[in-house]
Amino acid sequence: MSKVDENKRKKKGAITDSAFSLFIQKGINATSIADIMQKAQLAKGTFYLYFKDKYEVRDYLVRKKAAQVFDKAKIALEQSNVKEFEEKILFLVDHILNQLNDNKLLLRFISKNLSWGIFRNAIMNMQMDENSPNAEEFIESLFEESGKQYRDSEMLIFMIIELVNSTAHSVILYKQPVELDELKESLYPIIRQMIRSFEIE
Amino acid sequence: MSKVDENKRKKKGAITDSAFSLFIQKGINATSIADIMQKAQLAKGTFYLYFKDKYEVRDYLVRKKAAQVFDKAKIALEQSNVKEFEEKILFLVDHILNQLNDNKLLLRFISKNLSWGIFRNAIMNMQMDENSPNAEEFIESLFEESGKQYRDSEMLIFMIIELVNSTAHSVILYKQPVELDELKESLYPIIRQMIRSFEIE
Amino acid sequence: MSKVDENKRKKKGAITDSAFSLFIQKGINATSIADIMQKAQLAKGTFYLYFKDKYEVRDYLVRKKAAQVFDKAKIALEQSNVKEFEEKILFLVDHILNQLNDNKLLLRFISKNLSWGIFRNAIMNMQMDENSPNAEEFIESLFEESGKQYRDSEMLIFMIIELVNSTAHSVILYKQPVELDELKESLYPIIRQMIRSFEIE
Amino acid sequence: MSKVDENKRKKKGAITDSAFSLFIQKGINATSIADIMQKAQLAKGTFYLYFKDKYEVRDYLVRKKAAQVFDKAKIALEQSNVKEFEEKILFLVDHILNQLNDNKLLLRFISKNLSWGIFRNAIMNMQMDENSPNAEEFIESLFEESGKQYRDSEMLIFMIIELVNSTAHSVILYKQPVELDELKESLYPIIRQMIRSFEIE
DNA sequence: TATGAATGAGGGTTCATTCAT
DNA sequence: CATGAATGAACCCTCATTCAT
Repeated sequence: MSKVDENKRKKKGAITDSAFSLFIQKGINATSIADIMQKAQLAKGTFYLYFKDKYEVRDYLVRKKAAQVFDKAKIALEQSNVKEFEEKILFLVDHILNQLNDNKLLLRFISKNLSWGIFRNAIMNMQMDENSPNAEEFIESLFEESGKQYRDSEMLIFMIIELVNSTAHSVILYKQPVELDELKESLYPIIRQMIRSFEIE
Repeated sequence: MSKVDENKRKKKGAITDSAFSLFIQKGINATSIADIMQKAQLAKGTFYLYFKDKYEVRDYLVRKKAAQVFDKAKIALEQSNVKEFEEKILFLVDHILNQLNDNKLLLRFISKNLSWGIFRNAIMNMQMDENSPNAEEFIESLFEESGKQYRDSEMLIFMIIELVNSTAHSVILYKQPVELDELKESLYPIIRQMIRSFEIE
Repeated sequence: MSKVDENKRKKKGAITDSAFSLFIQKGINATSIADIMQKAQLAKGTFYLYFKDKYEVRDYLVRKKAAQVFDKAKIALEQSNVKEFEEKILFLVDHILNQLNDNKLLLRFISKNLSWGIFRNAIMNMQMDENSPNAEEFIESLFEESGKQYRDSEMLIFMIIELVNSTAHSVILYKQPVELDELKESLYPIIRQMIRSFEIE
Repeated sequence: MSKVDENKRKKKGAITDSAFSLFIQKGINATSIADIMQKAQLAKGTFYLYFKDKYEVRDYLVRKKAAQVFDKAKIALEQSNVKEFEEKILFLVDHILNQLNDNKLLLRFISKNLSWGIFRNAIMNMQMDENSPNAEEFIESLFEESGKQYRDSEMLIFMIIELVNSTAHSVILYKQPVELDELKESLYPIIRQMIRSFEIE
């Protein structure tokens, strides 16, 4: 990578880092481009050389941050010796819930701005590491290694993600209607049921 | 009601009607108070006699509109002759999904702004009609009439609502990952399972 | 006084009391008519039945409050047994300075808004008590009882008042350039000199 | 100075000139930032690149204008051949009174907004000219060259300034209680007395 | 490329004043 | 007389965006 390109990458990183920090702190509406660039220690006009507006930055960040969360869970799973398909899925869910519980501002940011469309198109195909499969391939391989047949695996994943995401939002941010531990007690059996009901016998 | 009070009620109605129409058309961010009051044919300053800011209007509207949707489903259920508890819940879900499918802008508005906290505290206790039980009492009576015992009925309702709401949002607005009919085919069996798994034998 | 008139007097009193309290607390600019009437527990529209605008209230209050300060000093002098003209003037000055030092907000209010014109035309002629001479007559009588002749007594009073008022403002409110006690040490000899230099031998 | 900096200096000048003209014409309360910028032929938003609010402009202008008045008197004194200390002080007072009499709007502006604190901290230390002493050094040198000892020279200056400023305000603006010439006849002897009474024999 | 001064439209909000009740 | 809801002009201030340097 040329020196010029390297410099540009650094600048872009400075802008997104600054933006992320402000977005989760004050919210997107209350964050101005001037704010972002001041924190990034760059001139206001420079913003427009990299992004069209702050919503482009937001979308970029939602994708990146959500993918990072998933990737961490994936790596943890790979380093564990969980063998069963059902256990693997629950391992991933649990790891993600714990991550979000440890970083509530990140949860708010992702949860408010993440749709299945973004998840499906951006995150599942994001290449985090050259030598590693992307999320889609990874999940596909989970299904394959399960030794079982599942009808409509995408729908299964979709439902699990939506249920986890929406209940987590309420429970972690507002502790409503219960605390996280209590949610898990009800949630995990249901996820197991969901998986089994998608199994083809 | 005095003439003055009647007039105030009318004005408040004009403001919220105008605001709702603009919120679902252009979104809340893009709607200014000037916009709202112009459409309502009232002076800008009048807004502040009724609301603190547009977010107070939004919250008011989310509560009201969501309660209306639920109330319609409730009335339809009462007029039907569905007898089984499980069928009743699915009747309600189905009715609500159909309503939202018929009014996608309303779905976007409610879905984006509705939290369990609001639902729990505002909608469940909203009195829609003098002679009719509110949502909370209504749901309670459903459980009672079921002839069965359920552990943690609130958690059950919470999970159903979150799952329905979040999957509906994606499916109805973006047809992702599937169309509504297909979602129902997967969703309803899962809801049945959820209900049964909360049943105390 | 009729019941109606009595009622009107009460309302006017409530308005001016409320206004005074707000003027010295937040300043005149930051005080709105709505503020005044809210604190007075009267309707906004009622204000205009009594005053044209808040500046009319201010002028009314400056006159009244300044006259009260002077009157207190005058009464104290009458109850003392100071005999010498020069001593009497210094007694008045000292009493007034002490009053203002004890009520700095009052000082700020009076000092900022009092001009010689107002003092001359309003305060000197204000009748505080039916059986008592007004300020002008009182001062005149001081000159007469002095046993001495003074050229241009008005100019003498004018200069003393302006010097006292302007130095007091800086010293009492900002302690600049010195504290009040130190000011008095320099000020009183100068006032004595001023009086003597207006004496006709 | 760079072209950009030169331009900024010009803009700031245009803003303060415009503001001064409006402040003395209509008063500060009645002058809006929109007014100032329209007269300055600049965009409204530009104001905030230079000042926080109009009160910051006012303070800036009070200092600058008062310093200019004093500086003019100082230069005139230096060009005269007045030798005596007492005469020098009176020369300065007289020169300043004449300047203010010639520009009544300026007098109103300065007199209403000038406090001893501002005078002491801002004006006395303002550098009007590279090769010339500031006001403080200048007055100090007057005391030193006088050949006499004065106790508390600051207090002496403070009292003279307050007396001159407050009487001038009333006399020049409202001709009350007398005209300027008449005031001078009473004022100057008193100032002479004040100076002598601060002299250490 | 990068800068940051300048723009001016447009936002929220306040408030003196009116007037039907 | 007294009320207070309604008005809408006018205010301050922010901010995305441009563009000369």
